Amino acid sequence: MKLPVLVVVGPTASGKSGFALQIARKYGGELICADSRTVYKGMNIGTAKPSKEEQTEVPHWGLDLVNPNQRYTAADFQRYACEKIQEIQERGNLPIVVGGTGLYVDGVILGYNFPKEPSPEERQKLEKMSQDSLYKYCVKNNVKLPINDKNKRHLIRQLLSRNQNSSISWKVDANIIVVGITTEKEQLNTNIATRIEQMFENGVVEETILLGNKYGWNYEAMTGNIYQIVKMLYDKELNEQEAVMGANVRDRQLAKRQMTWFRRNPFILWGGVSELELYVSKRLDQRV
RNA sequence: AGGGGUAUAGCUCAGUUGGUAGAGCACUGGUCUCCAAAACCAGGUGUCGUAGGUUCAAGUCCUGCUACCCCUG
Repeated sequence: MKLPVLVVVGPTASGKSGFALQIARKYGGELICADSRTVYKGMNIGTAKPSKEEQTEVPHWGLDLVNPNQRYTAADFQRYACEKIQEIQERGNLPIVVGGTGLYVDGVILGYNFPKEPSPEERQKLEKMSQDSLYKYCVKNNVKLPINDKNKRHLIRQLLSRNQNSSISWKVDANIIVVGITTEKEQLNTNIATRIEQMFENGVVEETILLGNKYGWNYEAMTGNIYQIVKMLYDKELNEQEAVMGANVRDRQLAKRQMTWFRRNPFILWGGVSELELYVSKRLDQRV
């Protein structure tokens, strides 16, 4: 019988990390952060990365894997996370995947089969093309257009995966417990606002400028919500008040998109922190 | 107090010679198997400040009132 894996999802600022830590303390867990921004070194304050104390108390994985100017993909994460899950289980601990990046989470729990790509060069070539030319390229080569044909990435995927029809299997192994943290919208907005205030107090502006100067501003890593806003503040396109408001808006929009992603997954058991704790305890105690 | 201006979506504002209203942002829903905190798609959510008048018809013209802004005292 396979050992259990706990997966905790939810929108930004819903309290995923706190919940995961609690479970980890109780059951000897190790956290794997499924977050496309905390993988970057130096992006600490603006990503609300777990503190050093938390990391010392409970082992955390998936943090600080690459520099902000490096590419890190969902496929990279899938490989990394699956490896870590196994290692943690071998140690006799409980792997807890905590994530707000739906694609990363699904890559692991649904076992996405990322189509083998002919060559990295081809992807690079396609990525340099505009949406318009990608569209035309698809039509010209008889490649079926994706539903969202205005999105470059969707066009590229279609071109690269050609005949490998990889649809979602929507199957989760029985040993994987997936829970989602629900929050009232107003509560979530308050959490977001509070956290952004703290980020500014803790020096996101300085952190952002440091990263921008060190690695440049044009990497994907820097397109993250607050980093983009702080850059605008730095460029004097916004004043401080507008920056705070803008950061709130971006985070709320992110939370909304995250929920749109998670809602379509039928395997997530949604609930408040206390109900979920009961549920998770019950499931885990059954096995011991 | 007198003179002038403004009042339309959550916000900033468009709205022609009168034909019951539309942009951006916000917001809501959705797409998404390789940079996803990304990139996209769809949707107007309205007592046009208020009370009257003119007119077949008023956001638009006329009058009163209210609120805010500017100028003069």
